Amino acid sequence: MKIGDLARRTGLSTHTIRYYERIGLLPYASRASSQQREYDASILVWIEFLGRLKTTGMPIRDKLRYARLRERGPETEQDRRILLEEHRTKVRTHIAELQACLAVLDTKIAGYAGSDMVEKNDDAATERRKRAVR
Amino acid sequence: MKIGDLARRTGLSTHTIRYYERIGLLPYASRASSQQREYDASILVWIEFLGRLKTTGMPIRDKLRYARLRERGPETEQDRRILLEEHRTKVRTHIAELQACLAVLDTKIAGYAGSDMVEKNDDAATERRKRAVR
DNA sequence: CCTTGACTTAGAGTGCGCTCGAACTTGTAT
DNA sequence: ATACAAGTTCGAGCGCACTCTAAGTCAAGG
Repeated sequence: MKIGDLARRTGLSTHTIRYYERIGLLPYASRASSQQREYDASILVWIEFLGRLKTTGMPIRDKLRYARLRERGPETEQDRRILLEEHRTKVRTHIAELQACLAVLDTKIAGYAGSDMVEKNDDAATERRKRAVR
Repeated sequence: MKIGDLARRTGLSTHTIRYYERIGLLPYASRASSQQREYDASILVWIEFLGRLKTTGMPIRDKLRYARLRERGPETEQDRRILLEEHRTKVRTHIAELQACLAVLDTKIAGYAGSDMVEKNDDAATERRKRAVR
């Protein structure tokens, strides 16, 4: 598989793939036909996992730590596990925060929803809603 | 309340507060004692709400749109409601994504956890785990 | 009065994560 | 053979959201 195919399959741009290789997130790809990168399907799994880490907000510097451990082989598994466990904790915390904010958003929206008549200001609507909830 | 007090109460830096005013996220503060900004407690509610929007990943440009509507007064309430509803949808989607990633993370960690004996590579552990799940 | 610390402005700098451009080489279809 | 699509490297540039610096002004306690 060449870089363009990989780009199509992963949704990354070829620019990004080269950038990831440059910084060490992707292993140095073998240049099969002198110069051009040649990928085999196994890279897809890794890129997909990188995507998960990205979605969950892991900064590149941490993904890099993970990638380096991975390349050092199986004796780093426990370190990788710890790294992922720490990350999981952060993700859980973040989800909880988001859900709390979502509740606030719901309240705010509910406050606006009832006001087809003109209100003094948005706080008036919000305050009325709060009283209604009590 | 002066800018330093506000900074302490909100967790924002004075730099950030001035920056927010400059770009229009915060209303232009009255300079009470010629030059120095004077805030009253009502600003705290707005800053807290801005924090919620930030936590939930709303970009500044959208917060700005909301802020401008807010300043135009109560006749913009329905527009604000729509804006928040759209944002809420994005937040819900994002939470769902995070939860899906969390499940992947759990699987991966579980795969590592069982491997106190040496594995060939991390995929070996992951693959074994997948078989166990089936 | 004087010090000290908080305030002011305008504008430059930072860190992150890409993203793009230029100039060139390689691979493939006709 | 020729065209042209897709690849290469290197380095510069970008958008976001701050963050900091410089050079100065102001205010409250001793």
